[in-house]
Amino acid sequence: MTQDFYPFKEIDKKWQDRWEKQGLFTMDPDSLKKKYYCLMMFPYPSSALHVGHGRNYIIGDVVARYKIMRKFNVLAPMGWDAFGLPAENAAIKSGIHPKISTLSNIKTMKRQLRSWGVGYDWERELTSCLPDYYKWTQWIFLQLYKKGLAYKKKASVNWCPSCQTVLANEQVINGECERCSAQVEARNLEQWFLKITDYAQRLLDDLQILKDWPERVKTMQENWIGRSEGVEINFKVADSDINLTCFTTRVDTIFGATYMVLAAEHPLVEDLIKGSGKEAEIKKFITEVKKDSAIDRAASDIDKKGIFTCRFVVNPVNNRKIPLWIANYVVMEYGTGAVMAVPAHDQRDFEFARKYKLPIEVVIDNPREPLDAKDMKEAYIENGVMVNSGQFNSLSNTDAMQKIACYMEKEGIGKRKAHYKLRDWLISRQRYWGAPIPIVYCDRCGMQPVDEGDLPVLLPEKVKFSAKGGSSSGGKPCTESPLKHIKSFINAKCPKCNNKAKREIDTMDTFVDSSWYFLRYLSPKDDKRPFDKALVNKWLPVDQYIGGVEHAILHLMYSRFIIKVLHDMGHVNFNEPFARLFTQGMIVKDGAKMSKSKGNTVSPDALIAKYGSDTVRFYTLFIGPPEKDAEWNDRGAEGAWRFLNRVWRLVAEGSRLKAEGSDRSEDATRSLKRKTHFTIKKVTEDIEGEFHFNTALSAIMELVNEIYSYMGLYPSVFSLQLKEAIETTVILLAPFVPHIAEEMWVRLGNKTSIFEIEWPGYKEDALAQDRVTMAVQINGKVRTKIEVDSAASEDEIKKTVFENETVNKWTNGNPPRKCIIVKGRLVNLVV
RNA sequence: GCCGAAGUGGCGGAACUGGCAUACGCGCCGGUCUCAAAAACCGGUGGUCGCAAGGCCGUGUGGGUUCGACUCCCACCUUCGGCACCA
Repeated sequence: MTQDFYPFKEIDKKWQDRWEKQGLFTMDPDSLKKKYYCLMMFPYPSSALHVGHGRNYIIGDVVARYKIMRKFNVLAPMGWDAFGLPAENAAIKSGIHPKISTLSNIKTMKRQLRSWGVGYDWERELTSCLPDYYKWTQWIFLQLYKKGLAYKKKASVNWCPSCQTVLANEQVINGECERCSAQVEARNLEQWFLKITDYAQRLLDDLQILKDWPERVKTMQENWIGRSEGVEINFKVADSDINLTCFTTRVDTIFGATYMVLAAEHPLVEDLIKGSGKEAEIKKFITEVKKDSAIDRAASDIDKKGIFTCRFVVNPVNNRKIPLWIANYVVMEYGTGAVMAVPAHDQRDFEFARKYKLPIEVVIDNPREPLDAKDMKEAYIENGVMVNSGQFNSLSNTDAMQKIACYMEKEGIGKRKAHYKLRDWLISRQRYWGAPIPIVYCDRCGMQPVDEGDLPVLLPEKVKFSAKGGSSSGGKPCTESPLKHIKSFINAKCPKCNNKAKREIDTMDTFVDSSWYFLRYLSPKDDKRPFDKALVNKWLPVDQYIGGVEHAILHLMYSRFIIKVLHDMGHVNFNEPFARLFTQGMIVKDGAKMSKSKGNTVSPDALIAKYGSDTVRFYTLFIGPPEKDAEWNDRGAEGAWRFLNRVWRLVAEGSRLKAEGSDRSEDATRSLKRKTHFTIKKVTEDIEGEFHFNTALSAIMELVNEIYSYMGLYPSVFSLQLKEAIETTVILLAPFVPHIAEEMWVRLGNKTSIFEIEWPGYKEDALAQDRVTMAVQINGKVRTKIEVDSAASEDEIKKTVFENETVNKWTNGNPPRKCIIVKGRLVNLVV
């Protein structure tokens, strides 16, 4: 006989076709069932998927299928985050138009998703680079513009010389472009921003609502928003009308401020140094700092340097005149760009003061060991007792912090304020493959938004991608948007006066596209509105969002922001887009993230051809807890293959025995029933809980092992309990390995799809045991085991223990000093 | 420096609320079947001492709490992720 492997080739295809035909994943808008919106982050259409990508979709598919079996009305849509640089860069190299390569990639990925057996409601597919979608991305922009939340300003921005575009702060990692790792430069450019900073506090506060988000993601957003509380203090510049405002979180140290520092970029610097006599020297210094800062501020430990402005400011609490400096360690982007320096209690100020021989004055003393400014090796930043601080002396500094703030507010010297690290979101890109920003510039009326009725502003298709030669030659990206040279695009009419005007040539960051796509899935073909308000209010927030942790800050915060804006404008009635978030870990190979450039990707295609879709799914889910990174090992996939065949043979055997079903009651049968119900409980809890599919699958494997032992004990007996065990195995496997489960279900004599039946519940009384094994410890070490009635009283247990030979050997028959009994688990004797 | 996660066999990993450490799988070893191999099935598999019964050690390190600690507390080491002259 030839070895019977299960015929995955036919089975996979058969059921994939069937699900599509039956519309298993088609959401029914009229259903009365409870809704469940299960969303996976839509992918960027790169050339092909590897098994690491698969993890995301397979996890989502398990959840969707489980919820279908739980009789929810499930919405599981899919789309394509299809604008972006890689396609354009490919076009520069190969000459293939981004639209063509993107749409062709989408085709490949769709085939791959299907081959994993991952199901979606494809009727709702959306593609962000097509006009029927980006029309509404432009609409979103116009809403923000209307509210004053989209604005253009000249600012020092991050410029990637290799990608030839500006980047958002969130896209700069250690001073490098997150995409190409080129060193980012600072450039002063006029750019479009979205005013996410207006929402900083709400984005921070509402993290608390997000109970079902991973703590680490919330922490990352918290850090990124970077709120700190302090006081803004006004310092008057001596012999001048100029006031300088500085921000401090340590107002308790104000009496120890011995100088003040401005950032080189501070707008008042020029006025202040006028007539100082050292103007040229100071200007030279400023130019130097600005040049350095672009490159080195990302690298942490650059030398502190500064220059005296020849000016003094007055400390408002004691009217003392202190020198005003400019230094490279103060940045304009945070706070007010002006800092009161307290060298005794701030390490940076301390280093600077030592270098430039500026005075150091202790105002918070160490209660254990009094400080002496002359001997200090570093700043004292701990808590302590106020000294040299006028009426606040001898208070604890934490008390003083409150009292000084109150005093300042009363006297009008300062004001309590919170500052944030979060910067506005820079959304313009000087590249072609993105949604055009719907703005025109009219000589007469100035900057004007395009009328909503005139959307979309179409992205022209015929363009030159590279700087030299025609569209097909390889080369470097143009130094300006390719759109600049397309007359038919550039020339527009002013929406206000109908005269000639020029279009904005920047396109939008792709993160704008992805910040609202989950709304569009509810009415993807609607050409009248971006989304259907009623439907969206019914279906959102998303019940379960699944994606990579790399989006913890970017995409997830931008989406939260956009939803809050839409909420405030009355377009939606919910405040947060994603109720529950799951971030899966990466799959690594040879210790490194899978990537084409490292050549360590594993393609699912070959594996699926060899073992079928379910084997790849099983191994991907079994590899480890899905929120953690995991190492891929082809051998492990073989184990999954072996197991599925093992179940396949079990079902074949089961259906052969079927006719003789009888109710039996010997120990092994009762134990099988217990195991069956225990497994239902375990698998259900693992799915409902933290998605620990690895342990759910181990539990099913244990059940299968027990079924095999049982069949070894009673060959050719088909008890009702065995029938139940086999059927349960198949049902529990269905969300994980749907093709083989469907097929086995049919072969067990069932007529309907396994996804039409209801997920089983377990019977509490089936879990009960008559006899239990208890470990017996002597002084905390397990020495033997006893078996007792599960209802046995403590006295009965003790009796059994003291009759035990091994116990007597260890106790020499002496009574124990103490005897701890944990029912059903163990006995510990202390002797 | 700050914030967060983690450290368990040869490997991926499991362990409820403080209660039998290493479930499940991979690998390896032995056996059954076979002319043989593959597949499958059965059994073994933390280290160490011992012929054996059995003993001792063992969840990053060092302490502590407890009848009992992978789990709780204190101090530290290492790895990974995020933030960072942020005032």
